[in-house]
Amino acid sequence: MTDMKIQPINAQVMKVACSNCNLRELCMPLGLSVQEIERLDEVVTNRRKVKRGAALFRNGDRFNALYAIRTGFFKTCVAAEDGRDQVTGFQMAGEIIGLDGIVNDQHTCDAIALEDTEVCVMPFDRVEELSREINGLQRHVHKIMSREIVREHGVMLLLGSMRAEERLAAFLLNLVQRLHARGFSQSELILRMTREEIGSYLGLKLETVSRTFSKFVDDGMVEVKQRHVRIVNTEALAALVNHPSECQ
Amino acid sequence: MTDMKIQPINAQVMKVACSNCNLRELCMPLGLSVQEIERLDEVVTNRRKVKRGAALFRNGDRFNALYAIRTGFFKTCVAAEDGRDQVTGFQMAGEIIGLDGIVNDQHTCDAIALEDTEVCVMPFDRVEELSREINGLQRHVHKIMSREIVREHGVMLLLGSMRAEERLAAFLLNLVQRLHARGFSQSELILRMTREEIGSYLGLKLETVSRTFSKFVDDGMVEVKQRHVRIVNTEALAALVNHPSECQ
DNA sequence: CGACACCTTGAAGAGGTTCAAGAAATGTGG
DNA sequence: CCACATTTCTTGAACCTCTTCAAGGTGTCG
Repeated sequence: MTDMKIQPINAQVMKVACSNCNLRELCMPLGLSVQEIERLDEVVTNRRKVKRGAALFRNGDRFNALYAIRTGFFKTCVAAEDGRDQVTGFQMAGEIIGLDGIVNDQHTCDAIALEDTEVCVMPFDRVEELSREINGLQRHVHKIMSREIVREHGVMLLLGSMRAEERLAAFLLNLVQRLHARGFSQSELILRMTREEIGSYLGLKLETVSRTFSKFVDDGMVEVKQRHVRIVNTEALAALVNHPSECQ
Repeated sequence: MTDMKIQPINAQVMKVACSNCNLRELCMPLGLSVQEIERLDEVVTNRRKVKRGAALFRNGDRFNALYAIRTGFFKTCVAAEDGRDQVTGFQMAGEIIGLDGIVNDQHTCDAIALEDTEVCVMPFDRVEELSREINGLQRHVHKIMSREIVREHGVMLLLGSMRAEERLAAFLLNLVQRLHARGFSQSELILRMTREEIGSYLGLKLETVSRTFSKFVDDGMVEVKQRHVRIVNTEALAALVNHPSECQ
């Protein structure tokens, strides 16, 4: 009986605390001491749920906060004046979203939920405040931004110099590797995005993405059933990315 | 006579001080008070000259410092395992280089001088230290990193969705706009990089870059004599980037 | 002045796109 | 729970853009 009164309170506490979040090894608290993580809890003022298809923020929205993804999958995309747009990334649990807004105090891309999601809202003023006090947090914030820069370098390499098969292979390996770091399978994944969104990210048309999937299936490298993908031959995919000349 | 003794000393002081740098409106001191800029001078421990063709840092080098470009032009490029590489950016005076190194304490790209250059070395530990004390500097460092993220989004849009002419037009307009912010002409520029380097940046082969330049000349939009480029019709170039459908 | 790097241009070819049609999955309302 | 509408995915064929290969021209630097 007493348990029943206490438990909900504990559950509540656990729910909003970085200290107890199972993503703390991937997310904001990485590298901080127990005491420091407790202070980080003050920063994460609240949570926000974003339904599939809805926007966490949009191009032009005022920038207030960074968001740590708790559950679910996002895409970010930028739009050109003429309407064409480009997916700039797919983000999953533990990743930080919203860094684009810092420079001009307003967001320059849309963040759209690809499934029902929940994020931790971290008002940026408070992140900066706490960064001044906790060196480890300051360094970590810098690392998060630097990591994003390096990730984008990789995408530029992909878009600038790889062919369709190499791009899709790199994409699949990257996805599965990040999922694996979150405790999912090394070889199986469910795509949360359409062929068109994959194509936008990879600089290809959706038909090319579809055809390339079919070719991978023909070659026995993956099994594909709609959005369910199973990687049968990781090495072959990796070879495609790293030594494209050897596997034509 | 006394002047002759004093002047070199002043010159020396002026030479190493952000306070007196004519790039302070573009570079690290942006938005800081006079007193704060004087403290920034402590961070910029020394200068480094990098000759044309030489590297400021290379992929794998330990990361210690950020660099503010004082004079000259750099390219940064990442390399894939198989040797192909991708130019990820061209940097000019007042821009900060080296952000890629923060995340793993080592650089992940090469920074190569495209002409004889000089940079201000800013040990990152000291940048972080001073950021904790000067809120404006902290914010500015965050903005610099965010700006780089946003710039790369733009490159991804370019690489992912534009055709050769649009890419080259966007490239030229971007270059000339940045040069103009530094007091150079709005319409004339000298390319510090080869057609091959432009091509690498834009995801095109050097022949395509050359052909596209020739087409722009035929269309009366620019005049090109080797690396000397004069933009005759800015609007037409801009229209090419923003409304590609209307100008085929 | 000669060697070398860089640039231009042509012609043929490949990779990806476009357009089109149909199949499979998903969601919706009765 | 099923039928229908909608979205998503696959596949084919023609086309187009960019690449590749090749040769010659131009500029630059020791």
